[in-house]
Amino acid sequence: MKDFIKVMKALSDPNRVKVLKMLQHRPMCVCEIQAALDIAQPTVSKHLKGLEEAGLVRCEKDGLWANYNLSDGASSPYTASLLGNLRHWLDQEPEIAALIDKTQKIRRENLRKK
Amino acid sequence: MKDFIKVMKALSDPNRVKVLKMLQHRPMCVCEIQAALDIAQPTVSKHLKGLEEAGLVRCEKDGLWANYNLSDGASSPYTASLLGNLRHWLDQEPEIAALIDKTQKIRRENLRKK
DNA sequence: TCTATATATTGCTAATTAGCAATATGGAGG
DNA sequence: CCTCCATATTGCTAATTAGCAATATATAGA
Repeated sequence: MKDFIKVMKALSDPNRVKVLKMLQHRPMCVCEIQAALDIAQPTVSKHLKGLEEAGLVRCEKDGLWANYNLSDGASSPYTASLLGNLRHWLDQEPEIAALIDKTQKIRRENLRKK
Repeated sequence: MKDFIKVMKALSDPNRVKVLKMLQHRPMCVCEIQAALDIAQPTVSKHLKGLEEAGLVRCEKDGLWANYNLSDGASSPYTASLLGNLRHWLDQEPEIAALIDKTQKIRRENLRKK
């Protein structure tokens, strides 16, 4: 039950859901996600930690970068189903469509400190 | 997106999830749910309101009683899928199994004020 | 009409949480 | 070693929320 609640709570925040929708298209590092969502970097890190603890994403460190990707969902029966459903859910939402579009234009090379 | 978040939030509380699991077996009125969960009546009403607003349950008034049942899930693409998945999710949890067992023994006739 | 009963609403408190700024950590390259 | 950079952690504040007691609403029956 606690695991189930943790997964549902992870899916109860718009920014965390947006992260998952973006990761459906490609792995992203923290700074790319930050640029896409336009929120502070520590906030992004905290959301990613929550998603990881829920078994929804996994992190692969590569030097300075932390590349996040969707999990395979094997951590619980819920994660697999939900990640599967999320693949088609919300695609029609203008908010999500615009975000995915924005994501395509973001490259970590262009994010050098402003 | 707001609808989706509302559904996920509704599923993010153990007591609300327990209500849904109980309603899989039979419709129940507020006082029966209260007896099963052992929480205050206004708290039950509030949870039910949240579930109803998320499109997960519906209410049928019958005199003094308010009989709650699972919704048909037609209110959104999410509710149908999630209600369907919930049918088998969590059944193995001892906490849920015990609750269902307890529910069988609860009859509204026996709940006259203590 | 008066009373009893089931449910809903209101007002409050404690706990949780999203957000940020500031700081810490740790790898890469000079 | 020293600096830069990406990320993580900490400490705080504002907003949300689960819970309860008290009260309001509404229906059934005398």
